[in-house]
Amino acid sequence: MLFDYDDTSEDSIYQYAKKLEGMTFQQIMDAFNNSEQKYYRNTKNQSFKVAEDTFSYTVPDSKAKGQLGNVIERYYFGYMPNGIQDADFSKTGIELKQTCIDKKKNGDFTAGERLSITNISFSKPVEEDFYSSHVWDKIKKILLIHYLRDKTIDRWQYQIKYVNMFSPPAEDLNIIIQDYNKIINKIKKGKAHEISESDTLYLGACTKGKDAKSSMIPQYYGEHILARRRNFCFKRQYMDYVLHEYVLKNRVPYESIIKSNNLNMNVSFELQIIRLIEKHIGKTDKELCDLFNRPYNQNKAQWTDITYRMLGIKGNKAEEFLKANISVRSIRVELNGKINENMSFSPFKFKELVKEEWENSAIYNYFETTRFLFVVYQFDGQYYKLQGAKIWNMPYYDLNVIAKKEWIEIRNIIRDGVKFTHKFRLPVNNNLPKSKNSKILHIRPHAQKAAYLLKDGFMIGDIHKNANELPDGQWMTTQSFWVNNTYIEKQIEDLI
DNA sequence: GCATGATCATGC
DNA sequence: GCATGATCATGC
Repeated sequence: MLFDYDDTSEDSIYQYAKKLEGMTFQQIMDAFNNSEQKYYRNTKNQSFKVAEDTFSYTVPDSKAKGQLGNVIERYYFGYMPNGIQDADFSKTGIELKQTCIDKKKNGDFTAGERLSITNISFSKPVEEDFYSSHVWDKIKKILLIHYLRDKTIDRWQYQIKYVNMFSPPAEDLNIIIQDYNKIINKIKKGKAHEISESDTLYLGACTKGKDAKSSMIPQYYGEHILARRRNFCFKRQYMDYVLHEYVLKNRVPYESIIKSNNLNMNVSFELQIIRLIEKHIGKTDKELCDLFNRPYNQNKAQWTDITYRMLGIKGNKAEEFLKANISVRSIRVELNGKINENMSFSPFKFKELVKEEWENSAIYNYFETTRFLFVVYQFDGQYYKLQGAKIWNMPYYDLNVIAKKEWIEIRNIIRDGVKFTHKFRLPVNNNLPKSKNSKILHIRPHAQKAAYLLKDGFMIGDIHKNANELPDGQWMTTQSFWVNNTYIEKQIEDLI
């Protein structure tokens, strides 16, 4: 029967919620419409409460974002969602959170979005004690509902796949608390405007509101500079881990750096990682290969392999790096202090890029949410010698001002038509911004082979494999964003 | 077979 | 010598 649960009993709530598995949002609405229950069940009161005067049921607009968010609370649990920062099921402390699963091309499930937890107030003093914070209230006991998102079908047909009780395990909570402290410390310094989601590991401070212009608020601390509104969230990579570990329970167990080394969680996770690497400063790549019984063959995986060995990991995947979305990058500095290579990122499709605005772009999202472990080696005339390591994320100004400007320029050229010159053989030149004209970003080919199909009839390579179509119908070798070696040099100059 | 990270090679 | 365009290599 609809709304039939005991809101003082955790088990009753869970058992009732569990029946959602397999239902679509449409079916939830249908069940409500076909039932006699036309009032909310307000969890603040003891019993069913008739609230006809405030009750106004309308079919939510299927296109409006976020509308699915209230359906389960209102029409399955029967309570009026409120804006009060209180647990949804206040008598048990349970917080209802729903989130989506996407299906990857290979059929695997992946967490579709970060999980928004609660808003961050910049306009009043911070709560210093994590266990007294709204964040803890909202995450200590989550009724976690996963539905399958499929952008090709109507949202009302999305199906609820899994219902679980979730609380962050102790080992994650240590890192979550460190993240919390990092965020509130930035706020206390009056630096809320410089917060980035990539500042932290599992608990992030994600932006809120449709763009920066419409969602700026003044800060209580410091110079009261306007800052972008933000929410606490579990970062998408962490939600991906939660999905596979606790919901699907099918995760291949990856090695853990902490467990491999019995680390002390009173020291920040980042510092512990760096210390493990710093133990080996001064050793050459050859010495490190010998130390870890790895053949010294200088192939492309060698320096990454060495990094994982220093962290006590046998393979090339570490649990914490997956959960925290840390990308390991080895950087080789030459005798003259320069880095020869630029750093590559994921290829993109031209027609998708031109549809994006900066704030919803793949590249902004990537740098806003990804941290890097830079491991730096310098050539000594014979070998590359370990210089040090640092955890890095792109600073606020670099990302939101410089990279933004450079990205927009690239997008506009692609949108308005790339101009090519060539000699009826490779290479094909184009009028896109070059690395020497940019501070941070440029794009360049990233494919197995060059492939073009141009208006003038020039054609080379397998365009369906190695190229993709431009808005004007020409095809160009698939490109990636690259970060300039000169920019990377500046980020690591303290290590050389 | 592709995603990801890394490096090569030619022309100016 | 360097910038740009092109390509390689590993792991999943």
